[in-house]
Amino acid sequence: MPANSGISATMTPTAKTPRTERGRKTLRLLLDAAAAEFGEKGFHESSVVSITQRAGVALGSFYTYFDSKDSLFRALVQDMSRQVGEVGASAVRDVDGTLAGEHAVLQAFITFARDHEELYRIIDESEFVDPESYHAHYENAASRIQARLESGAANGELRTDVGEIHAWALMGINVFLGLRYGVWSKDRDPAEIADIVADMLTNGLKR
Amino acid sequence: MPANSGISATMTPTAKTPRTERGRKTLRLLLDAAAAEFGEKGFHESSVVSITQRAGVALGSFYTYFDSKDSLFRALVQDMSRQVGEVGASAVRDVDGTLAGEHAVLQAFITFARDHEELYRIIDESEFVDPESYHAHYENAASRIQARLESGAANGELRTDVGEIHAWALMGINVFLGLRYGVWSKDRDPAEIADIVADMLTNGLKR
Amino acid sequence: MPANSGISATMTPTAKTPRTERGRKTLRLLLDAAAAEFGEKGFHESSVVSITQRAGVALGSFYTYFDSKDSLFRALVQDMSRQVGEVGASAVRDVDGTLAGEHAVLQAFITFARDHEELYRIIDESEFVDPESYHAHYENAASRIQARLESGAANGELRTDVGEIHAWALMGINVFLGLRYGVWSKDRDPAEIADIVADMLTNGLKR
Amino acid sequence: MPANSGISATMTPTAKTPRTERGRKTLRLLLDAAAAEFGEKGFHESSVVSITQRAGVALGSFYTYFDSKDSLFRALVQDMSRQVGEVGASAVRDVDGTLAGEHAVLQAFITFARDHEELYRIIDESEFVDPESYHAHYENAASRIQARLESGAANGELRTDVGEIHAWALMGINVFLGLRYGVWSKDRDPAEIADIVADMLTNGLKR
DNA sequence: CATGAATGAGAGTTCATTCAT
DNA sequence: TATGAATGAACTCTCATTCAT
Repeated sequence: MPANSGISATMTPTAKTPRTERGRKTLRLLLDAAAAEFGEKGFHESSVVSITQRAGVALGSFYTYFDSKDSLFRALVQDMSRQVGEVGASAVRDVDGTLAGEHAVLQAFITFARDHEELYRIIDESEFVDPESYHAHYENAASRIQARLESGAANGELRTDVGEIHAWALMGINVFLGLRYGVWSKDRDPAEIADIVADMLTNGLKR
Repeated sequence: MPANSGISATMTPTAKTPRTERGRKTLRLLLDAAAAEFGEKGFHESSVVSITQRAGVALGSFYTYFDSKDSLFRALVQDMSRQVGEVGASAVRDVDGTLAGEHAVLQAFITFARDHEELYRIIDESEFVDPESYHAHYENAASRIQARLESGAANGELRTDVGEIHAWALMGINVFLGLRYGVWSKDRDPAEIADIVADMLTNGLKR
Repeated sequence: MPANSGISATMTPTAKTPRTERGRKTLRLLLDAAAAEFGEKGFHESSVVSITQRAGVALGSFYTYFDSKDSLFRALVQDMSRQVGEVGASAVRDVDGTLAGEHAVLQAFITFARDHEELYRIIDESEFVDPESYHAHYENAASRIQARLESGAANGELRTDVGEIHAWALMGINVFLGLRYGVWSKDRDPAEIADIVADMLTNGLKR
Repeated sequence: MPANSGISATMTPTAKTPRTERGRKTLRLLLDAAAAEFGEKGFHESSVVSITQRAGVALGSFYTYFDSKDSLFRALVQDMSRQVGEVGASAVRDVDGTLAGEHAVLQAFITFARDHEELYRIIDESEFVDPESYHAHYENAASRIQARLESGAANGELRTDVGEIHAWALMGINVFLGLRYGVWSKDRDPAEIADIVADMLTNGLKR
């Protein structure tokens, strides 16, 4: 686990912003430890003590930086959600509104899942810890996909009837292939997977 | 919540099989209450007390029929998983190995999700309560889909290169569309959704 | 474990005396099962269910014959206590008030412990379950020993200053040798043990 | 009950060693309360709540220092057992291997029982809570006595045939006289009791 | 800012006892 | 008499959170 394991630097889930260098370091240790614990064991199996122990700081320090265990989790979910959006956005920078764009997104998504398994799982668990974030995350993701598809329709690349259902279908594909080939086992090349899916979305499944 | 809310009659998650009519009734009340609670609030927010209160029986009665809160949850997951498999199997009875078959499955799946929201959510939560069941469920589901696709390839209906990746992609579509249009909101007709997806899988997304 | 494992036939610890043959059999099964369970696992680890299961009768039948788990235990302790008294009394029938009498008692006691380990342990546990029985048991036993010693003094066999302290000392010897060579391991012959102790009480330990 | 009621200072039954003065105080309060409760009411009648209430600390504090109710009890048994051994060892320092030594041990033992009734009872209860400790305690005690007797035989003071049986007999005497005259009632002087027993072991019981 | 002892509400589970059948 | 389902008080243990040092 690298020092900064995917928790973005701009995140501000803290109750208190550190004013000293030592404080910044403690906060960083806690964030990384929390993401790792939540990702490995889930929210309810991760205790505040276990997080502080993994971080190597005292129990009390947790509450110097966070209001509660819940609020930290919520912040992590939101940060993760934002990052996923950015992954998609940057992947399509040059090929937005095309199937090549979706190909790039899927590939980037699987790669991201590989590198941030623990964050990936955190989203999943948020359904029961923080249902609002959970809802919002998927609604936003679907909206972004739908927007891309519609811009593709507008620019003549894609069919004109693409809509919400197509977006959710693509999201389902991304999420499950990310889970299966990014988290559970990494036995296939992300590019190859994206090729196959893109081909399916181009030529269909019929002989 | 109907008296029999989707927990199959053949389920045997019990530590003890009731021998009297009253016992059978109590067990039924507990199973329904548990499924409802777990589905609404998740495993960790559902206490055994809350389940027995919802069921209208005494706390101790829970342990007359179940070994533990965990074991009941696991049994519910397995039962749910089995039912989902059966939903798919019966949906393709006459059109196995074809895109029409997958069309039927998706439609059946969304309908099932509509009728059993709480069970639907239970699977999701199992990732952190019972990771093995979670894994097994999705691996099995993907295997079943892949088998259908391969039989479609064998009978000349589908392309010959269908495989695991296509199966997981279809599963992702099913699961997310079931979630979005079966659980979160029911604003679209399952048949219409299945039409659109089948069309996407037939003609692709390109103009 | 024989059908009648040491619980005396005249015992009347029951809340209800059986009126039918079937009732007598059920009571017998429960008494034997209870003595065995208490002796093996102790009072607190022996549940009423486990006793009825070992007895092969329904849970509810327990309360047909006993007022409570406690009252049964107390009755067993008293019965055991009485039996121990009888063992001593019958052992000295022909040699009361002599060292040969105490020799016979020790031998009989070790033999009794061998045959009724479970009852032996029940007395021990009674200290915290039923302190009164515990007290009474040892006070009575000491009194009986003291009476024997005093009759020995009266008939010229034993020294004239024997008293309570000697009685308790002899009881300690009996109990611990019963425990060590009757219950924990049976690697020495009761007669041989009694010989050695009698010799010690006759000639002392000095060279 | 004095502040330090016999729980030795070197005891380390704790899951966590306190690092502050307040912590040491809390631990001390808990140890004393636990020994008192266990001694008075026995293991099963002593709840963790009752122990913390007697100690005047919050329930949760118990688990700051102990892993479980069981582990504390086991630690108390071991500590008590060790102390009893030390009592005997220091009593014979100058008269080892003689009857005068055994006289000193018995006297010390009764005195110890007077001062630590509650610890005395704890050993007894350990038979059903922690049978291994129970066994080990008495086996060790007997071994120590036997070793003393054999050294007495070696130095010409005692008869040459002393062995295990004599050791267990002496242990029985010590334990029962400690119970009767140290715990149940204190109506006799320990020195006087030891005199009478030593006389019995010297001159026997015959006239 | 860091520390770790203290707190107590709340959870899962057991089991003696009751009672309708 | 026998049965076994139902009951709920009581128990051990966890852990998020507070706060004095």
